[in-house]
Amino acid sequence: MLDVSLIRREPDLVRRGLEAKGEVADIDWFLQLDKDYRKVLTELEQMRARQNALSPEIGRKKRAGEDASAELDEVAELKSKQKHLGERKDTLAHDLKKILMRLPNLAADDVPVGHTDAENEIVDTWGEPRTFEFDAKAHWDLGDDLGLLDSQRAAKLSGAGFSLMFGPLAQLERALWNYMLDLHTREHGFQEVAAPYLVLGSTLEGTGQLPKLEAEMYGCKDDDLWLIPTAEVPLTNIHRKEILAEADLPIRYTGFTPCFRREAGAAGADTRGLIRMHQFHKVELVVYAKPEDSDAELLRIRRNAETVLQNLGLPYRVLLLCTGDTSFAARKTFDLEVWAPGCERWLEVSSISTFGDFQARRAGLRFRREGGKKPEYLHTLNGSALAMPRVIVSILENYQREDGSIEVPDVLRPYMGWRTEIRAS
RNA sequence: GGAGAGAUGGCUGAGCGGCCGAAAGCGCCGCAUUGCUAAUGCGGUGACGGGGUCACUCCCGUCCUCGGGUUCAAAUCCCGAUCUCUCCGCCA
Repeated sequence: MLDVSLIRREPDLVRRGLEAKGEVADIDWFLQLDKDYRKVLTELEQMRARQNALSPEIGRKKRAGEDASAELDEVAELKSKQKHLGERKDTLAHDLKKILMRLPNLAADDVPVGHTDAENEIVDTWGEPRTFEFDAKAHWDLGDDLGLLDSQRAAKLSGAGFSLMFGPLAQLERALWNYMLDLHTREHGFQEVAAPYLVLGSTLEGTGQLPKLEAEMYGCKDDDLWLIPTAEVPLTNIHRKEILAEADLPIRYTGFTPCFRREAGAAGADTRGLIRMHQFHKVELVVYAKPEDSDAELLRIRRNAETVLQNLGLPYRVLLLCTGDTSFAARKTFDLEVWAPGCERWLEVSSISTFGDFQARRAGLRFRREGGKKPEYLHTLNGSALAMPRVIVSILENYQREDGSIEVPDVLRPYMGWRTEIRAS
């Protein structure tokens, strides 16, 4: 949620920022509503004050056996006026909130202005794309030939967009997430969290998925429970409506969860293999930070996520997303894209974002500095580290051998009973 | 799923329809006292919104889980929801 006082003070700045984000918003209309709202509110409060002054007087007179009918009449009149004004105030407040909840975050100043992913900037690369002396296969063929990846039967169970993995391939995934969680908890200073996969609508409002991105989500609407699209949702909402102590920050959480996405806007895209799934597993990093620390934390998360790819020996590049490609709630985002030599594509395996105080305002995440001043909104950040399916894709394609077997990356071997390769049985 | 009990400030815990933003204690902050520490004394100590101000002080409103209702007046009475606890049943 944007700071209302910023919209009042710097409407042009906000207008330009929203435009860069690809958002059309009538800020003048918002400001007019806001002005009306405050006017009505002031009137209403003045009436309340008058009424509050009259009440004890009525009590006093009644107890003393005096006539209080003049005061009673005035109160009655005030109340009838308040009824109408109160309804107007509620309507205005509701309309303002509705607009505010649908306005995206503004991008940071150093984010390149652009409309599509073509305008994202490649800011770093790591590793050399592997060359093969044989025809490298795509993961769907590798998985199929191994008999360990079965899209047909997955579709039988759940329709398109789901995967079914067997034996060592399933084990590979389990090894991956265990490895990632161990790395982040032992070496990167994160606390592991096991969180719910179903959350209330209000929780999704806190992180910004609702109300605007409802079409992206699976929901059990009878219960107002929704399947999380990312662990960001439960982890960022853990401290909702809390005021933390300065000494508590930064808080670093990591969580492994399934993620559920309808991919409503991407129907028909990436239909082969494991690249775009309605359900996938992901290890997520979430940080609550003081505002002055959030830039450094963003780079820290990025480094933590890159470490996973480096340790797995997977070549990747780092993108700084342009304004138009930066998501609704984010202020600045880096994507990590890993190279998949079989399908010859860069695949996004991580998205690392800072949200500034945008989510904090929505979710009521605050902290108080030493010395007991006013509570301030803190900053939230998160990054995937990493999303499983595309990492599996990249491992299969990068570590494939001519005979169709797959070498197991060194760091995963302790997690797979020291297995060194995956081959058809 | 059935029966019952409860929800008050950072915490514990009082609270008669008006004198309650809320006693008391703890904690915390400041000051005093004291070789140091401890102890003691005095004072202070919530959030949100609006107005005002260069800024602080300040003024008004709202908030005793949440939402409705009764009343001139609600922490207090009524209704509903949520959550917590206890017992019974069922269950991975």
